[in-house]
Amino acid sequence: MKHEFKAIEKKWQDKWDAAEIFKAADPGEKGSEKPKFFALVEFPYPSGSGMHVGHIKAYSGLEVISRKKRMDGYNVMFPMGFDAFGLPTENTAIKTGTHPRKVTDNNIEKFTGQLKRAGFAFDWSRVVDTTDVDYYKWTQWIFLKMFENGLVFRDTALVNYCPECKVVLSNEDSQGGKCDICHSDIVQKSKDVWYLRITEYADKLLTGLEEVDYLPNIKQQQVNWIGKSEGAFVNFALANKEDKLRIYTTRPDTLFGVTFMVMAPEHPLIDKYSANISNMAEIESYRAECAKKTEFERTQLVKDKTGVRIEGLTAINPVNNKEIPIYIADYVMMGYGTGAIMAVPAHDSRDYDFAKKFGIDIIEVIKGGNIAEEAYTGDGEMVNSGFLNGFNNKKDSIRRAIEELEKLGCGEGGVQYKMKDWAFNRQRYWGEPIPIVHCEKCGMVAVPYEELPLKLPDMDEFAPGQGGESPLARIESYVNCKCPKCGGNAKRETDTMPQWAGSSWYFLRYCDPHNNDFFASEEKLKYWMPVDWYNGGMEHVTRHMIYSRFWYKFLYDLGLVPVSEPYAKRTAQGLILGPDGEKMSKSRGNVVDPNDVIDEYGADVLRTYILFMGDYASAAPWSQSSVRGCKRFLERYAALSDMLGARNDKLIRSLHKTIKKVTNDIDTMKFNTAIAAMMSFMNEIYDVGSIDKESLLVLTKLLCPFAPHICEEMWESLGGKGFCSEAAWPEYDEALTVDDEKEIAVQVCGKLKGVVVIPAGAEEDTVWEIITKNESVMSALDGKQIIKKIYIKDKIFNIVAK
RNA sequence: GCCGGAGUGGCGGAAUUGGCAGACGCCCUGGACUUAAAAUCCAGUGAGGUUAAACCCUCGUACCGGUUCAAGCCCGGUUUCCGGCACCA
Repeated sequence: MKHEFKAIEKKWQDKWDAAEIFKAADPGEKGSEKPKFFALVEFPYPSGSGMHVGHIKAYSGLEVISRKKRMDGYNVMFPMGFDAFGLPTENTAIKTGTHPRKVTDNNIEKFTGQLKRAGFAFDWSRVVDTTDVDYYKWTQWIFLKMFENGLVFRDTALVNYCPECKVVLSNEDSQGGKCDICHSDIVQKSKDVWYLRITEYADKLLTGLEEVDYLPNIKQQQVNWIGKSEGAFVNFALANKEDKLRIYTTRPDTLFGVTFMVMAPEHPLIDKYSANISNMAEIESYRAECAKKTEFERTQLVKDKTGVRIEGLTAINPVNNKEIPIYIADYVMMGYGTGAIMAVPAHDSRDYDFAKKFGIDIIEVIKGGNIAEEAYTGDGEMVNSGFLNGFNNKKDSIRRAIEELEKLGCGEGGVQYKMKDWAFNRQRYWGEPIPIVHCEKCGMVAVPYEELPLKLPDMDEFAPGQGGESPLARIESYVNCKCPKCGGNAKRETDTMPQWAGSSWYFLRYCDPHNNDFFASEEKLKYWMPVDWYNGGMEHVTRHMIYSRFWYKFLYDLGLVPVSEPYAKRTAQGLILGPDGEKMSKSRGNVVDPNDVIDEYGADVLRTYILFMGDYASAAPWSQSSVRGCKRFLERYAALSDMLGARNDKLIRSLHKTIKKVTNDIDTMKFNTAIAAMMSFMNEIYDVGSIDKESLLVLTKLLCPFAPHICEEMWESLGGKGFCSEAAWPEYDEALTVDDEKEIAVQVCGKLKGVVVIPAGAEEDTVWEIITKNESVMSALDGKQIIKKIYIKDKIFNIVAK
């Protein structure tokens, strides 16, 4: 048999389609009595340039695992969909004058074609498209539920604004001071912003991680993102004023080392007491300077401390009643903690830099460092600290300090998170309309549930308005409406949701994609959830995964989903780099198009190579000549059909070892070594010169998840029953995977001196007897005195001699 | 700066978790087949040395040191690269 991929790949794809063998059985349907396995990959954004090989890698991992699970007897759901709202589509629409709906449909068609050509075993009856009204109706519905439950709020805030895209970006979308989409500089702008109160779920998102099986680095990133810190809130009285200055600190035990206070430039108490502040003009000019800086400049570039002393306001240290000066400085952020800090220069490097620059006292309260040189942030004995003196353990001294603060009534223990609330609106056309109306009398009013979906109105001109208005604001018939509460005149919200919205719950829709009455039925959710295995890119481990866990946990609290965490297990694939070892990008011109590879070598070769190129979780550069190595492998495999012969005991043993290796390796995503094991086995077949039909059928099943088309063809030509893709996964006989004879290394003083063949499991005496007959070992021992013999059963024999 | 991960031949990468370092593949070299080339098949392929040939010797898993009969793997330190977070109090 020859590997004529052009003829066979389409043929088998059509046969699979016609027989619907990858269609998952819903509860009650035939097949649902099997154990379920819900394999999820991150659905793509259907861009105009089509898929690249990275997409293929992202899906190939669970493709192989779910194909094997099917052969293991599971009812597998491996769905696919499209996360299709978003800026690039809208920009194409603006540039080409094509409606985003049309652009999206074209791109989805292109992606679907490519996915089918790769032979992926997706259940195509469950395709989800986030831009479909029947889908985004439920995105809006969940939003309204959040609104109803107080998780949606609106606030005027300084926002990250991209002047190029004319859109407000979340902190996450504007990392490094550059727009995530067009990479131009972000500026700060005051705007009305819709927020989702994700911080309300910070603790649940953190503790929920204990229940799930994510790769350790993935878990760690989420923990860092949530950024929980434990400490205390302390209220410092302002001298001769009623108000208290409230601060947050992780080291309340350093209270005796406080020599100044710092407020963020935007702190409201400054305005309140402006009349008492004698240098208000100086402060105002400093504030104006800070407002000009972007968040990027404030946090990245300006490591040099700046600030201004507030003349006329001082604070009183609650533990020793000392009067201490207050500064404003932009190294303190309004957005974290209380927007003010107590500064302990001896034990915080930022406070230390500031104190040095402004000539403020530095009081040591923890022994162990040299505070004349730098801040000491380590542990040590407490000194100069009144009731805390003598403590030499951070934990104890903090506990004692909080106790005292609570007794004095000027503070309490508390927790802070780095995670911020989620800015949830965009001034763009191609997104889910936010289903809220603004009524002159009633304020913000939810669109009634029965009026959903609130459809995106049709229009021709999608460019955002001047000043970053949503294009929807130009459609008067859309904007002007009646208040659902009072019936009076009202205006519709014209902002749309961010792209993260639709991807926050898509996996739920897969469970019941055609349901018109609910986002998914209780019965089906109960059957399918949680996702058993979710694989995707590292870049989505924080934003998308945290957002979607938040939505899911909210639905769980409403009793609408069955288990507390959506994803039981999460892994991530590594990037495919260009042949030059650099990240693939259009500008570098090093992008490999999967279509080209399929045209030349076929989908089986592409899939096999992508999984063979290296560790699945690591980045690896593309190598066209290595692709040819996989082509050779599959051609040699195809030729086995002309090498049928008698059963060979040695090959049978190797076969069972191979089954064991491939089975274990697939389950742990070590696809590269699984393929290597099959290559080795095939090399042995070529050494022997023939293979029995039964063994070849087994090898065909092992290879099927990787290269399904050629395996179906082989299966058919050997007279296998039904589809190879539905055949039972081979089992191995443990006894046959163990050799009766072992080759073990013999060392003298740790150096290899010979190799001997021993019966498996032999005792030391037996082995030693065999070794004494080995010339090279014995000559190495010649004239030496044996001090010690170390024998590790079936592995190694080391002789220590002098 | 902090938190993760990594550093192994000419290249991509293996190594049962402390037990023969370099599986498998690529590249390259030689041979067979061919008028020739491609393809295919067979053989060789970490470096250096002794040698007629080696199945002999030495070195070798980023660097320095340690533990051990035995270290790519464990411990202490250094360094480089990748990913994430970052004036987070």
